[in-house]
This record gives sequence, C-alpha cells and structure tokens, in this order.
Amino acid sequence: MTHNNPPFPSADHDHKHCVSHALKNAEAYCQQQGLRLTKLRHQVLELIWANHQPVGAYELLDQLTHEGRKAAPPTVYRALDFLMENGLVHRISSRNAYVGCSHAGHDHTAQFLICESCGQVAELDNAQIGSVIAKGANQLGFTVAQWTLEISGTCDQCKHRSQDE
Amino acid sequence: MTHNNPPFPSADHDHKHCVSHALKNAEAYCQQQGLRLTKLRHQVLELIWANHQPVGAYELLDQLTHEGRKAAPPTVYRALDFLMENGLVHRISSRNAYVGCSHAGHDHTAQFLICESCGQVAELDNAQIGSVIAKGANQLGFTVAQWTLEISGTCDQCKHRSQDE
DNA sequence: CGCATTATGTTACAATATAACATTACAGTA
DNA sequence: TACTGTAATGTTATATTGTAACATAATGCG
Ligand SMILES: [Zn+2]
Ligand SMILES: [Zn+2]
Ligand SMILES: [Zn+2]
Ligand SMILES: [Zn+2]
Repeated sequence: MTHNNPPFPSADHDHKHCVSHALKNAEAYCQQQGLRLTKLRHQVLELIWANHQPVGAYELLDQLTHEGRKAAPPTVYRALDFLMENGLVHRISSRNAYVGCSHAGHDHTAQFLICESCGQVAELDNAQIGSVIAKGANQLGFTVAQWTLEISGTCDQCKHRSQDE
Repeated sequence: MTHNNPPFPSADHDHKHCVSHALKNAEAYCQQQGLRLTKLRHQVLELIWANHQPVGAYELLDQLTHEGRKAAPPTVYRALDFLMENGLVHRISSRNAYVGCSHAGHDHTAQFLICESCGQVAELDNAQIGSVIAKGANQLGFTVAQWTLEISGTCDQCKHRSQDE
C-alpha cells in the first residue's frame, strides 16, 4: 500500500482513520511476514497511536495497567522492542519517547518534525534528505548503516494560532 | 578562527592538538562573551576531549572523583548544561553521551557520524545537508528551530582494518 | 497429547537525570 | 577593606528511563 507523504497532522483530521489504518497495516504486515502481533503488542501499538505525540514507556505502562493488564516495565519495553524491530514504531531519542511509524513496511529511516508548541510529530520520508546525507557521509569514506534526524520547531498551525492572539 | 571540515579523526592524528585547540578556543570564546569558564567547567571540558568518543555523564563523574574533586551527579550535569548552552559540547541523544564540539563559536546545528566499530564520532557541518533539511521542513510550513542528525555506520579506517583480517 | 519455542509475568536492579536546599566563591561597590 | 547580591558548587534525596534474570504461561507443531 502506498500513500503520499502526510503533512503535519491537522487539528481536525480524522484521527480514527490514522489509527485504523495503522492497525490494519500492522496486522497485514505481520501476517504476511509470519510475525506474531500478539494481543499485548497490538494493545501497545494502539495506545501509541492514541495521538500524534510521542509517548513515554512508563506512560504506556500506566495505561496498560488501567486497561486491566498486569504489566511491569519489561512488559512494555519488550512490546516496544518488537514493534521497533519490525518498523511499526520509532523511538524519538531526543525525548525518550515512542511514536507510531507512518510508513510501516517501507524500508526507510526516520526523519521527524517535532512541534515544540503542540508536541505533535510528523514523520517525513524525504528522499532528497536521505541522498544528501548519504553523499556527505560517503565523501568521508563513511558507510552509513542507519540514521535519525529529529527536527524541532513550530508547525504551521501553531504559527497561525500564535498570530491570532 | 576558521578551519576546514575535519575528517574522521585518524588513529595517528595529534590528539593533543585537538585538546589544546578546543580548550584555547573555549577560553577565548568565554572571555570574549563574558562567560565564566570556571575550573570545574574547564576540567569537564578537558575530560570530554580526552578522545573522540562520546562519554557518559557518570563516567565523567567517576573521573572527576578520581581527580580529587568532590562531585555528585548535579556537579557534572550542571557543567554539561553550561557547556552545551554555550555550544562547547554536544549531546549524542541516541547514546546518552556527550562529545566536544568541533566548531565551537560558529552558529551551527549538530551532524554526527558515529562509527559502530571504534566508537569515534566526527562532527560535520555540511551546509548542503542543512539547506535540504530546511527546505523539506519549510515546504510543510514547519519553522525549524534546531535539529540533530545522528548517523551510525562504519568509518573508513575500520572498514580497511576489517579487510586486513 | 507431549514437546520445543516464544511470549509474558515477576522481582530486583542499573543507568541516567533532576529537585531542593545549603554553602561557598565571586564581582561590584560603599 | 568589608558588605552585598549573584552565580556557582556542594549535598542529599529522589525521579525517570531502561535491563537482567529467572519463573510461568501460551502457542504451534509433530
Ligand atoms: Zn491522526
Ligand atoms: Zn504544533
Ligand atoms: Zn583528536
Ligand atoms: Zn571506526
């Protein structure tokens, strides 16, 4: 399944669609790859997709507990490990937090826009950025295995919102 | 003071020169900006520059203690805060570790090459990367405040070294 | 079913970072 | 010089994030 690069999530977008899309996509992908998207992993993935803000592991742990599951830190970290290994979730290392992947199944590296005002995160998959980075590294004889790019700033809506005040 | 983009630090480079350059540069910069590069901060900066590998806060803490200073976590974190605020040190968030800045005084954002084999870090200041990132973000109406790029892989020397075996 | 494998539960702890308040050093000034 | 306000450091305690190690339960398969 292909879809074009999503813009920064707007305040009034149909987020239920984001969630159901992400979950169905994950189910299909795991099915196809012979991966076990267990109830716990599914539950964690759904919690992560509650919104477009990155969520901490211990916050997920609280929510799991409130949903009636017996959970301890390893519970959530193991689920996160599975989801990250299989490209369903990314870690935002500048925030020690986790966010659902918008391009699950595609082979890609992470590029994030993080709005400091509303806390939302958008994931890019800008090929130009990737190629410039690869080129810059290769010029120095460096072989790139992977990379992360975390861009902080202000999203379009928050800019306009602040103008209104 | 200007100098061209340093390559990945070679095994036989004159590292004493790196250290003295970084320290003198920091002293001059703080002098000029009216910042207080106290003994503690100077000491921490020197420890960070012991090599080109990122170092953890608690490792710095141990070394400070061995050097006879009474130190606790806040001691080192406060020094790190000062050094980071003033662009003398960067944090490698994917490793929870800190590394001396190679372009202190210049206004720049961080771009790192991290060798998974030898653990060394090289800091880039590739303008092309910067402009492509800014462009990609701006197209989505996103105003960039700052960003970090952490590239993992294998450096040139480690590649050759592994061929020799 | 019986067995091997994988996933989850459970307990304890490691590693990283900060809050809050006391004390000391410092710079400017009377 | 002593006084004084500010910035820096010391100190104690605790918050936050992440793992190790081993026990139990679920799953898939012959
Ligand atoms: Zn959404
Ligand atoms: Zn925003
Ligand atoms: Zn060096
Ligand atoms: Zn290397």
